[in-house]
Amino acid sequence: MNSRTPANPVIHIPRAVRSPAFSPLYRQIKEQMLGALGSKEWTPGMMIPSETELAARFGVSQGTVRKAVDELAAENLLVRCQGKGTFVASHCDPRAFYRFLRLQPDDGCRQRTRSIPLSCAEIPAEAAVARALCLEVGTPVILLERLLDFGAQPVVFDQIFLAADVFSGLTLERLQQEERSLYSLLESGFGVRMIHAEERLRAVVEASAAQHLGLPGTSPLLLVERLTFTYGERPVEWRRGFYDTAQYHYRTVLS
Amino acid sequence: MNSRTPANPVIHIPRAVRSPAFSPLYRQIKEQMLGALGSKEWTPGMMIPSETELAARFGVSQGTVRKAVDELAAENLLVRCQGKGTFVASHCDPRAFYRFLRLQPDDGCRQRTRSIPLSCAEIPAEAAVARALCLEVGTPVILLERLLDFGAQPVVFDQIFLAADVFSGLTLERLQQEERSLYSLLESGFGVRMIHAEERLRAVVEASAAQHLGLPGTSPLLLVERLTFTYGERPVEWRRGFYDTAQYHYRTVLS
DNA sequence: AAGTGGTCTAGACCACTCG
DNA sequence: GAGTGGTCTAGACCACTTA
Repeated sequence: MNSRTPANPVIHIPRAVRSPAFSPLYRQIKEQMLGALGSKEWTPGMMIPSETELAARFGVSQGTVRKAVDELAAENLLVRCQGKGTFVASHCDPRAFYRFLRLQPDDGCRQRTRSIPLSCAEIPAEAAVARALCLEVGTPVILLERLLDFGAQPVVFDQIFLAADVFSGLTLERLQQEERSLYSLLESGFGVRMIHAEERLRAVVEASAAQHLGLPGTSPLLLVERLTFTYGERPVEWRRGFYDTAQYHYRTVLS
Repeated sequence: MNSRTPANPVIHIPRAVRSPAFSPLYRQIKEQMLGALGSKEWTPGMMIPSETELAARFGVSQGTVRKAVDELAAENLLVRCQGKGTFVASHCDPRAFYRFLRLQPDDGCRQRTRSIPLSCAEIPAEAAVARALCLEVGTPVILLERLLDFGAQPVVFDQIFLAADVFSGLTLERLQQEERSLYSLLESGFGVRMIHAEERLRAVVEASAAQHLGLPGTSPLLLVERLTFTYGERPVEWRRGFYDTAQYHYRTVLS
């Protein structure tokens, strides 16, 4: 710690101050790297500096940088490629198009997911949406409605709410032209990357949603409410999805 | 690598053999530790040898043992306690009683979960159960039915299927006496520890299940099918749970 | 051949727990 | 004070990718 001349000095908080606000060096490095991601110094898809360079930049050993990268990679914010480098994860990567979609056919794996946008309009936020997105009731939000299918019948009806100030300029036309996924469009078109989300699931009967899926109004549907965050734990999307689970199921792993 | 005299010799597969069957040293150590867990050399709740001892036992450096323990701790198989030691995770730990239960009240956190066993009987395995548990159709299985509540109305109706040869001797009386959780009873009473599970969710209407929950037969219910594994990826439990999601939701995190 | 991440080692020092 | 896990370093060597 004595012979360093780092560009961004790092302070290893000494013992006396350790409880309760202490974080080890590698976690401080991680925070600095999160800063570089959040401030768009490092953008999706780009290769970040090598571990050796980062070690020099932060004035720590390569092992310490490695531990920070380990955690960021475990959180799917970075992707390592042996021999090539470490890259900022991107929804524009084909393997990540529907990374957050947990719906699977009862037998086999999901193939070619397709999104069919139905409408896109700016409306005032209702109470539930405003609360989720930390906005005042009535603040403009964009409501996007769409269907998802996996080759045959539509299986999901989504109502997606986005803060209008962040995504102003989103139109049905742009959505229809997008051949990748919604999140890749939001990332490449608006510079907002979705990094994680929370979902709440329930079983409901909702005639209007069932109608969009071509089902009788009394059909039970899986209602999936999702709150999605970008860097800095900032909520930027809230959605309600109605899933037809007659031939598909929502899959999770517990450990 | 040359001056080791390990009790359990470890082979670092050399370059030529590396593709595709290669695993680094720390992963081989992890496998050995999984062996110690699966063979019950290390039992739930017990403290395992210190990192220094393990390093000596396996003939590797402490850092390599550390990486193996890191992964096992990340998978919730081991629990580290600074200053005390590393322990085998246990469902008998109060914090783990309902570790696999993802149901939460719409506002706030779940309090005092209670299990009400209804019946426990040995029956021949039907096709779906047999397939899940890798048994022949007709093999004896134990069917346990129960309700869960969280202070008021019952919210979950569970049908739990267990391979009878593994859990023979499980009775309604033992279940009623158990004050912790089903998995803690199965662990302490039968030496089988559940380590992870997969769940499949759908929305259904099921009059008989609704009746157990005191709901109209047409109420939509969240159907949760769970396949649970013990060491060695061996499936030992399959269950169907019907959740009343009027005031509760199933919560997941996506990243 | 050069550069990247992946593995492994050896040793130092720290913080926490317990007797 | 002794023993444990937690952090950090420095250096070696390997495997993979690209040019």
